[in-house]
Amino acid sequence: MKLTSKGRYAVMALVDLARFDNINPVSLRDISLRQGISLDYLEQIFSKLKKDQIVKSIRGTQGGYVLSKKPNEIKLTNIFHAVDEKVKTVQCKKESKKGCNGKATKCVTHNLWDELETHINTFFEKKSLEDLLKNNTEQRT
Amino acid sequence: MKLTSKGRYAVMALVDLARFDNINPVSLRDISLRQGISLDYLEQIFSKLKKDQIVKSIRGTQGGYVLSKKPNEIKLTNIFHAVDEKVKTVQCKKESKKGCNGKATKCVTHNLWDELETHINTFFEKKSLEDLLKNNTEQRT
DNA sequence: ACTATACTTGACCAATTTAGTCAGGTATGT
DNA sequence: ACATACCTGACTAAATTGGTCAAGTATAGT
Ligand code: FES
Ligand code: FES
Repeated sequence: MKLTSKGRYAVMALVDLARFDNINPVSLRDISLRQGISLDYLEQIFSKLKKDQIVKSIRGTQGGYVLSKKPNEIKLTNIFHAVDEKVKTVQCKKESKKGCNGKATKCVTHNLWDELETHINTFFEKKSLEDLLKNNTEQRT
Repeated sequence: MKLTSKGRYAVMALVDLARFDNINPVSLRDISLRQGISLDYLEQIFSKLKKDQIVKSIRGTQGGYVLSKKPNEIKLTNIFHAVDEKVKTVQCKKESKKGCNGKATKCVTHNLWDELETHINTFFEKKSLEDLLKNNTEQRT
């Protein structure tokens, strides 16, 4: 049960972006240097974030990325969804009536994992990028 | 962010065990058949559960496994700990003061992941095997 | 027009982890 | 003795992860 780098980096990068995009677009190169994430990898991540309209890109010299919404409108759910960091606790297909063992009924633990999934998702739905920014400036005092 | 089979199977198997161990020890073979889990794999799992004293083994003909505590005393945390299904959301070593990027300070998302970890663990600490049993008999009505 | 910057796309790969299998044991009730 | 069932460790195929590499395209500034 762990997070992948993709999800982790996506959030990191967006926090960085949120802090600096007021003045100018932020280049991936800058984020790469500040956060210590491979540039090539960041490109993959941002292409996904762009597809889900979490960021906008500005090409050319002095170009870069900008948030397309306000920090309080970007929830962790949105970010994770964009980069395919999905929470999958059940083994079976939820829609199907079959269980994970191939039997006709759901297995004895199915409900448990489903509850867990909800529990985790609740967390992600509550947290916004803004929360993280606050948290971070607080630390700096 | 997903669960491994080890954790999943461990819980499955223990629910099965809890339901049937009142009368006789339950053999892994039976669990294997009822839950559709490979016998060899179950053996690996139970050796770990035994090491953490969640189950007791009884050898010989008509032998098998029995819970060593009452279902309400066995929390999911205990099970997961036994089979090394650990929740790891932060990247860095928690004790260290260094961040995940190797820098001197914790990264901007560290606190977030730490909160998440707590959030998930709370769930596991609350749920006991007994809760699962109830849940399952309710479904059968 | 040229050039540097920075986004864009897709293929590729090495390392790790997972989810098991296989092949032998050893203990014990009947 | 012998069948049952626990016990142990080595091994492996497949999937996933966490990237790298290569070859673009668009745009701002000179
Ligand atoms: S997890 Fe859904 S049936 Fe087992
Ligand atoms: S996760 Fe702990 S420092 Fe980044």
